[in-house]
Amino acid sequence: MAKSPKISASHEPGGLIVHISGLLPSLSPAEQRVARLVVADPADAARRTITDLATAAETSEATVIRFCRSVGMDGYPQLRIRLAAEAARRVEPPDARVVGGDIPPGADLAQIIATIAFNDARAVEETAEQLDPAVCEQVVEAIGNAGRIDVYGAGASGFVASDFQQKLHRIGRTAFYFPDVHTALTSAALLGRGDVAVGISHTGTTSDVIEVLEQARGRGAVTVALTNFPRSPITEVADFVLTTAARETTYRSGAMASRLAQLTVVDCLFVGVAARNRARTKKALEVTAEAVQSHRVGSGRRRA
Amino acid sequence: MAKSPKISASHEPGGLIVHISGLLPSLSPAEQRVARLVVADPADAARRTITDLATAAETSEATVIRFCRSVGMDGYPQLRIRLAAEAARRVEPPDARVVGGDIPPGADLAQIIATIAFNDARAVEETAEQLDPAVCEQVVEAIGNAGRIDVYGAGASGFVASDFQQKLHRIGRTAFYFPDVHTALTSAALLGRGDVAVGISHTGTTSDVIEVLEQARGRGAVTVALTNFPRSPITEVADFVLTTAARETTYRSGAMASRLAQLTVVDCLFVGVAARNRARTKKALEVTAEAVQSHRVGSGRRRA
DNA sequence: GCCACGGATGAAACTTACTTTCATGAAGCG
DNA sequence: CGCTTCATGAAAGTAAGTTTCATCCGTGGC
Repeated sequence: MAKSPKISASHEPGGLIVHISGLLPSLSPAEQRVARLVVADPADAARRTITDLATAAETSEATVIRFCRSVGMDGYPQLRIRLAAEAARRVEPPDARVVGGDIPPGADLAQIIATIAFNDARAVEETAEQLDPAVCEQVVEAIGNAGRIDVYGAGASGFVASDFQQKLHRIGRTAFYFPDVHTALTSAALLGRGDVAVGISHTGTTSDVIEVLEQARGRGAVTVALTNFPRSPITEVADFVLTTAARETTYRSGAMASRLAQLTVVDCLFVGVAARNRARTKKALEVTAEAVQSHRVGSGRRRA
Repeated sequence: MAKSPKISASHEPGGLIVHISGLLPSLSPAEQRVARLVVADPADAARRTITDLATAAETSEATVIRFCRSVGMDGYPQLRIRLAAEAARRVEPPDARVVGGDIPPGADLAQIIATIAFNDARAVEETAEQLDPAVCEQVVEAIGNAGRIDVYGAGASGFVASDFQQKLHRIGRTAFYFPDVHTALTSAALLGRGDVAVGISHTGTTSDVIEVLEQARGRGAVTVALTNFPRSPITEVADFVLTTAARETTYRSGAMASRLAQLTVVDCLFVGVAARNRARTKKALEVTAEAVQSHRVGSGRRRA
């Protein structure tokens, strides 16, 4: 007699659990006991050893193996792994309260973390989605060919501006950032055709930044605005407008998510510029990394 | 001060993969080979037997076991199951090319944007997942009660440090940031019991930051480290260790994703501290917002 | 330059887990 | 009542995982 394959479960696409409970009636009593344990708590079953599970089902290891074969698995380890995977896939969506955006008054730290991370991640993703590659391309082009790049920003956006400046500088582009309006104005006045001025302002209403950008534009420089609000005043003095998509909530007045979104945009521009001349950029990055090497300890691997 | 038992992320609730890549530098060469295989394709690793995996990593079973222990598992079966679970949870990213992290040479801007945004968002989410609320709580507590807070950071992490300083300052906490090591050292020397020093370093090997943190600790201040690598040198001089979970790729040497992850952590701490006294904080934020009002044009609020 | 030391490593011994085989006994059926 | 079939677990057998230990290699002291 040929080894009669009972149920040929070549594939059980949906869920293994569903599959098992489906053929539960067709199993022998002892196997059913095993099956019930597995279905009841897959994750727990995955944790058990075959002997353990057999004992729990009041049967022998042999029966557990038979059960594995019955549901189409090669052996117990396979079943275990599949169960672990199944159990993990059943992810319960993050706490509903988290989605809203603002942090509830009585929130504990775990909630705060979840909320912030959720909003931050969303801001980054949504910003990327709505970024216009064509506009970015032109900005990258302009920056790549610029004689000089000025980056303006105040407050929280100032950090982003400063970061951008440092990045550009690191790949050999001549870039400046000014924490002070007067200096910035002076610099803007010295810009000319072929130069680029980037103004960063979340609200798009920071008069200092707008003013400086306006000055730069008047001198013939290409002006770029990075803001969250596509119709804000800063866009009126910009040749190119890049927008972030952060839904800043009232409480989080530190402009938290917007900052991350801005940084993402900055990174995109940076990599775009860097990619224009991969070889030279790579060299520059290596050289600069080397420069700070002596300020690092334990160059190799770290403490065991 | 005696080497106090440092509290670090003894749990790795979020991503095991993330956890492993964080520990990667602290592993021995042979273990690193194993780790790389595991991180590269968790699902595949889960399918393999220990002998198989050992062979693939060109090492012995013993080393694989050592690796399991190094990352906090009891043994190989446990690792297998966890890996299977992890792999299952993973959402397939939109574009296969995006996954690796590095940007392909011929990439156009749209691809670059997608890649960066994906990695950035990922870093933020994974960081939040593995952050230990208990440790955060203690750090928040310390900062909330601190007489004074010093924040240290160099290079890219310097921006984050500076951002944190500004945030704390804004809600009325006395906080400092020093772009210069000498000044920072001077400041650290003046710290005492009840003060807090926060050191930020992606690699955890920046000697300047470590040195300053050590100084601060010697003076009795509570020291906090924010790094991507839970076993890096900086953690040895920290009472509390907070880790980010950025998988920085070679090309993106500007430490891009890590910066966002750091900012997320900073935001969490900030909100945590702010939440300790909602009323006072709110007032402070309102007042400071008002202060810059005259530097904004177009009075009305903008909404996205 | 030599030696002691400590960590990294794999071979082999060992243990545990998994799988197969086989004897038993219960139920179905002539 | 005896034969067959099948479920079942005990036990043997095999494979997987774990521990032990000797060796090797790099490091730092003398």
